[in-house]
Amino acid sequence: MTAPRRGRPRTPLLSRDSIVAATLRVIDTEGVAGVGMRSVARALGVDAKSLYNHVDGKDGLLDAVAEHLLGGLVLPEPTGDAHRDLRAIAQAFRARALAHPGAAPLVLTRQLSSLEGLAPVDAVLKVLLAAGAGAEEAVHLLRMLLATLIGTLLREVSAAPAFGGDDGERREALQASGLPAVVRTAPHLAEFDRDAEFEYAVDLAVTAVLARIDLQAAR
Amino acid sequence: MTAPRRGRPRTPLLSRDSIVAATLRVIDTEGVAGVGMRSVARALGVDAKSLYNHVDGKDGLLDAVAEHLLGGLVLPEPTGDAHRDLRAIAQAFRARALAHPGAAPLVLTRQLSSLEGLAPVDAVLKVLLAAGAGAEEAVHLLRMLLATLIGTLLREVSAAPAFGGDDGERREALQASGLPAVVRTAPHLAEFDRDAEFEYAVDLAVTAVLARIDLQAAR
DNA sequence: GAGGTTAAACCCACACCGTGGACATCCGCA
DNA sequence: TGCGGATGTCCACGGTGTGGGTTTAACCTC
Repeated sequence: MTAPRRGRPRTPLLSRDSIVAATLRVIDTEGVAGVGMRSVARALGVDAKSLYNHVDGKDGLLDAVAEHLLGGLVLPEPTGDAHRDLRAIAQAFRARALAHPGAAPLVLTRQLSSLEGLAPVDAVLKVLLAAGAGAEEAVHLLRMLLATLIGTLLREVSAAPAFGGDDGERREALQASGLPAVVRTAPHLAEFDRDAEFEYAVDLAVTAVLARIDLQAAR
Repeated sequence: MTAPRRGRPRTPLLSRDSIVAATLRVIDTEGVAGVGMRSVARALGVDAKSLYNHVDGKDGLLDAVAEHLLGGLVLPEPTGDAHRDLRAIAQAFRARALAHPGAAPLVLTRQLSSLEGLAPVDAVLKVLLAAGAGAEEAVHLLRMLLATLIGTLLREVSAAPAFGGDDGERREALQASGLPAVVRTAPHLAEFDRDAEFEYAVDLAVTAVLARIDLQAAR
């Protein structure tokens, strides 16, 4: 029988990256709720406390995951067409956020304080400035775009099977609820095409932003 | 010595409402992370397991809180001016969500399956339909508005003290980071007026939505 | 080479968490 | 009168994040 590993190994078994990777593996299989120092450590065949040498606590671990995900975002080449470029950035962001659906809330919810995550922000600002926005306005518009992006993606990952549908009982309750507009639009409320919904929201937000820039420029 | 209270009391000590109220109290003083069956029960001078008679588990408890908050939303009287009405609804929603800032993530994040929360949805849809939107388009626009609203409020409640500012070291790192647009707009990125930011985002989203409706109507 | 320093991994232990199960008690209704 | 169900209590279990101390092996300096 071999004695259990103890002491400093010849080459470190763990690294920040390997831990993040393992965490992502746990998230993909058990969801974000299944993440814990112990479960991640188990996935690495290692003691839980060892993780603390590379990551500070569970919260730090989750931050690291979010950072890693955002850091892996590859920005599309700008084409000069503001509308097209903003949409492309949004799509890249979405692809990255949904690569690990379970981890999406982390990316969308935690605001990270590292500099690595600022690349996409810079890219968006660049487009806005080039389109003629002033510095201050560009920041407001950036925030607005980010808000719709995050809001849309948040809804997308937690997409309930959508209420209504063919559920008879539910339907009756709705009819009696005194919410006429909801009743009238119920069939459309019940369906939710993720891709189409995303496209619609982003397109609307981007056109609104660019229109606002033109308006201000013509002031 | 008095024997400890046991058995069914003459009049129930607990109720769903009193539990929700106590939970809100805990959230206000200790944040949402401080919420637990035990802490809430302690706030009521009661055993933890007793809560299970009125609420199903911690998750159900949190849902109940979110429901209660949304349920207390008072919708403004419609004036007939679509722009004004949509903004008013958004403001009412915001006021309700920020009444207990610690609980805001609950309201914004959990999608509740009860019918009670649909009143604001109905109100928004009503305005959109009256403004000339088709049923399907109204739903898309509703979702877009909701996304910006939620995204904006989510940022607002977790508003980091904003990076940049007068932090010299941070500033230098930024300069060297090869993010010119961020550097250029840094002073504005550093400041964040919650009210103004909200107004800006909502106004932009609402105008965009109404413009889209007009555009489609003129098709 | 010898000796000290230090990083990385280990185990033990604590306080806390959500909750399942088994009581005790009282109310309302038959 | 009696009895069923609602309500609140206690005990207990497995699981969590993490503080502290320990052990080992690799590195750095003489």
